[in-house]
Amino acid sequence: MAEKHQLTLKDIARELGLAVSTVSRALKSHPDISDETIKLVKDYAKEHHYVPNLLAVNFRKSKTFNIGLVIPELVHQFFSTIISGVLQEANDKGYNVLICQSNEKLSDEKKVAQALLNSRVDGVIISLSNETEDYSHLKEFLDAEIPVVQVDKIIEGFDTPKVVVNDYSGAYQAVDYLIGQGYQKVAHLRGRLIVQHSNERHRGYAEAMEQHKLPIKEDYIRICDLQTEKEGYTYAREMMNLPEPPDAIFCVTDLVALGVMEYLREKNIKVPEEVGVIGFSNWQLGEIIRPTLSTVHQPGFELGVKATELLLDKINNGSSSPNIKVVLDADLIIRDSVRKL
Amino acid sequence: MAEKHQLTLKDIARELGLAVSTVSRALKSHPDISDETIKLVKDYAKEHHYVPNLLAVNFRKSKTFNIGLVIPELVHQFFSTIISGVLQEANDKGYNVLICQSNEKLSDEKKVAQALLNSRVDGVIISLSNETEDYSHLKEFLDAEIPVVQVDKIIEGFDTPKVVVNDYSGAYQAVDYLIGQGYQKVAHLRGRLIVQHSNERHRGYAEAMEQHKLPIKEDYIRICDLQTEKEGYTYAREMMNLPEPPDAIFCVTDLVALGVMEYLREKNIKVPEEVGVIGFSNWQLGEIIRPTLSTVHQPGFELGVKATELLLDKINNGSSSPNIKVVLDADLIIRDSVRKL
DNA sequence: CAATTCTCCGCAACCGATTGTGCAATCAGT
DNA sequence: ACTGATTGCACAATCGGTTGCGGAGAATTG
Repeated sequence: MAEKHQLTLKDIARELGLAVSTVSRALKSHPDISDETIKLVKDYAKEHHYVPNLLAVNFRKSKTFNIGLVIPELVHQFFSTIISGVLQEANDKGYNVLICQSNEKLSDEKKVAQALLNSRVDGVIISLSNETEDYSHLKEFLDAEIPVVQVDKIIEGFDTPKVVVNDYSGAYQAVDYLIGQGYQKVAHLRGRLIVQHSNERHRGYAEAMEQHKLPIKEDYIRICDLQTEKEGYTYAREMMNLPEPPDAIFCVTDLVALGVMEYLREKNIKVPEEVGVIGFSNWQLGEIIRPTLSTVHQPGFELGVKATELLLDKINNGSSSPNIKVVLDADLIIRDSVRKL
Repeated sequence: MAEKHQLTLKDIARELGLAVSTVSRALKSHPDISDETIKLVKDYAKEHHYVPNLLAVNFRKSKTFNIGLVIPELVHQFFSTIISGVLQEANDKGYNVLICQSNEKLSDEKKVAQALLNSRVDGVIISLSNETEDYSHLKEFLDAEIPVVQVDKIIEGFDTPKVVVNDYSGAYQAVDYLIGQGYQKVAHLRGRLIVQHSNERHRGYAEAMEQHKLPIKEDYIRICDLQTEKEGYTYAREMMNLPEPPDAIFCVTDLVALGVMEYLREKNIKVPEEVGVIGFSNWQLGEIIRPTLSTVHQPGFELGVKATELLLDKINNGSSSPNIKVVLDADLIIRDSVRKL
């Protein structure tokens, strides 16, 4: 079984009494080669299971058919969903994916970027770490004419194609829905001020409130630095102890929402009757807890697919393809944590 | 910035008036080359940022420095943790990882296996799909002298290094602990009969019971085909309605345990006072639900690291390294779903 | 029948690094 | 000073495809 020596063009040429170049062209159905010869070669190749040596082909063409994917964390629902999308589209088009984690650290991001550069990937898809504020380490890719596509966590000023989720509209939908269900005093546990996602979600919240002519009270807004369950719990307590507590809480993240629900259950405050809760991200846990958690679904898979499409387009069509920004919509998922009229 | 033409050995040789071979050897500090020349070349290389063309090197050496990783699902806590371990160890040793999903389908597994073969990876780590019962499609790797390491979901008969978790001891510890805390009537919601994990966990359960001279009643054992929350819920109801209901339930999976807890809460049966519950896998959700879920932790990360170590050893030392089987211990994690004495 | 055009295929360079072999110059030994 | 060993480097083949160019022979044309 074990072929000592992988079959090469040379072998076929010798066996068939042809030149190596003829065999090469025949396998590609080159017009210069007669149909008979093409058939002869192809049949022989098939019969003897010829597979071109990818290393040689890649070397010659200066292509690896590998694309790099840099993400903050691998063990993470959202990101692994993105990866899944990238994988599908890339494999479908004959590309392999080299995955690297930045662990949300700039230093690691730089390190893997170098590694990818050395690996001579044909292109890179990157979701920036939280620490990343400039893109000097990524410019090297463009200098080396390796296309880059940014996904989800991006830097606007870095001129590459981008794929992001519409946080604003997701948040707007959520709050708009809450109000539509009769909630009036909607609070928002938001994320950090310097994170774009957080700001966009806050903007969605604010504009929905405004649209319905509801006041935005300072007391109803808290910043979750870490976006943990604990923060949700703590801020829920603070808010519910206000003279005029909110009757709905829109959270920047499902985990925060979980903390909120935790507190409410402890205090025997009924969800959704007394207080409505909506999270963001559509984590698995939302379907598992009781009451099930309403949330905003971010299309991670589609994000990955789209980013890959853009990248492959760049790779194959070069500078002729413009650096567009694709914004995918987030979907509101209604479950039991909000009243149904 | 953009170097039109990447610097090559030839360029350096021309510039320095040396032969290409001398430059090549100098960069590797070959003993045949004088220290002066070595310094000269290395300095020049450093100054002009010479990086060897990986494609050429790989082609020459017939190595890709890529390893393939085939797993059933990417969006999955346990598997993504394994990936994380593989990634860390591989990157650390200068290897890239090509990740492929089998989606738990044999057909997909065959497809990606072919793709990896064509990509000429240096080795493969695989966790088999649920549908995989023979390994004919994997033998091709060995025929092509590409080392394979099996991880977690394995076929014993397929002669490769293997890395698995000790399901038996994990289960034994769990049940032993339950009994130690005073539970006597321990039930087990197990997985399918043809799945090795399930059988091992069941064996751990059975032996722990036996060890403590407790009877194993048929009524206390149910098979969860899908290992869903719903099954947990259903079987918990069945069991709690027995004339003599169990006072503890050991579940094949956290998700099943969740369904059990769900039912118990509905019926107002106190956990852990009246019934103790332990799951398996240590999913995130276990820390999130109330009471928090005791479980058995499978060291996914270490699994990935170890598998990669074995693979790289195979790759670099060939057949001189034997096909050992590494069994990693699972740790019992005690949380609030069992009584604490 | 000679001139021209087509068909079909072989020759050889090439991509960039690696490596076996050979040769000139230096050095030690008697 | 002559032989033999050692040092330091260059030459050239090689890995397996790809591709520009050129040429022999058949077919077409005037």
